[in-house]
Amino acid sequence: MSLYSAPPSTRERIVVVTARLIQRQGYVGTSIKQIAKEAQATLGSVYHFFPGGKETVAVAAIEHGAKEFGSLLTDALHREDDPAAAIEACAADLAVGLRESGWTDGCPITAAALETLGTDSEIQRACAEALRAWEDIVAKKLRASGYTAEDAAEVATTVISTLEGAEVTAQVSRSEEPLRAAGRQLARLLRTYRA
Amino acid sequence: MSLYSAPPSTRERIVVVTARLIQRQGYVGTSIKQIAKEAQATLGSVYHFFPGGKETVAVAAIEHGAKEFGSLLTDALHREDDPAAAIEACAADLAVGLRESGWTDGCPITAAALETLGTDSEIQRACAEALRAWEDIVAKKLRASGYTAEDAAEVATTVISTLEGAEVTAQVSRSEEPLRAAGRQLARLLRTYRA
DNA sequence: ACAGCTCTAGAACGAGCGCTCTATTTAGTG
DNA sequence: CACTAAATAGAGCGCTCGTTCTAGAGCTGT
Repeated sequence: MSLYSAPPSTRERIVVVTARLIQRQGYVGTSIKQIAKEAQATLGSVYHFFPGGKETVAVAAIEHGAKEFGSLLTDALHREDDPAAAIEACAADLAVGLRESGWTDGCPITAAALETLGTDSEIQRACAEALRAWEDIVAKKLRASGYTAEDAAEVATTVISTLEGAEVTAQVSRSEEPLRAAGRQLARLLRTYRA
Repeated sequence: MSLYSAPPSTRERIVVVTARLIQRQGYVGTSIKQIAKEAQATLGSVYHFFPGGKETVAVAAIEHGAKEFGSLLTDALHREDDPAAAIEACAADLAVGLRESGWTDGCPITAAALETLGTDSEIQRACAEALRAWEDIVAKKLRASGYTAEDAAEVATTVISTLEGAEVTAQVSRSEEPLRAAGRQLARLLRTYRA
């Protein structure tokens, strides 16, 4: 990776812009034309890189968003040794990011996941995989801190669910408090597992 | 309330059907024409009862869904004396309901809330109010069990957030486990508040 | 020079959107 | 019975949707 990274390619711009739009307005609420416009591309370019149409673009965008959030999670977890403190710090990070974005940039996949629930779309698959990957990141941290595999898995699922839900609550109530509270309570929960 | 309730009025049918459709496909993904069709009404009737158009129908539907879920919550909490057991039972109820609906009937407001985040729509207001009302129900139960007002408020927020998030996770992964795990962990958390 | 790619450009299509509008039927009141 | 208001009915408006299609621009290898 060079210090001065190359300007993003058209394809990259499309994926990044789509990820942001889906995060903010959902899958149904985001149109191909808006994607093209905001990515400074044309309809032709979008369909050139994604012959599968809107759904294909969305899948790529969700995978991008999943990876991005995974990095955020990994970083936050590695800044603290104690998993309880780490999770609480992670919730705080999310709270700050949320406020700074005007409460719009929440979880990059929830909206799309909910909108495509009935269908057997590839979007569903991508969202399920993202959640699983995030849980794995948390579970790994817990196991490294001495949790049994079973405890780690169950607690990790709950941590991701809680962060997910607290983020939505924070967005809707336009307040950091739900995320801060969730962070504190998760820390409290994690500390009950100390040997 | 009579044993044999009157057949639902056109207006009621519209609200109930809209609530279900928004729960399943979100606000943007639900069209007025589909609402009319499934409610066995016509476009004219919909606009007769809701001159404010789609947004007005949605607000009524969300308020309906909020009340319905509030009742479910209240009932589940009153079946058990111990709040920890009550919350765990509540999560189990949600898990069963979710599976029986084919994983489609989750939280009645999350999708609509996320889709309208940027806007200053009345839908936002209705969703925020719903979340607050649900938190109040849980907080009341906790206070009745001896929690201080501060503890009750913070824990109640977290309980709602966690149930919210676990429901989404359960829907996406098509499994009861995330909700079951969340229920167990919430019970564990609540028990740490025992004097 | 020129052929053969990839990529850009945007007009055009049918379908469906939210909503308005005019009729018509139904229900309630004197 | 007549009169009025409530409710039903759906055609049609302007618009945007996702997608397709043809045409041209930019680059590389020979």
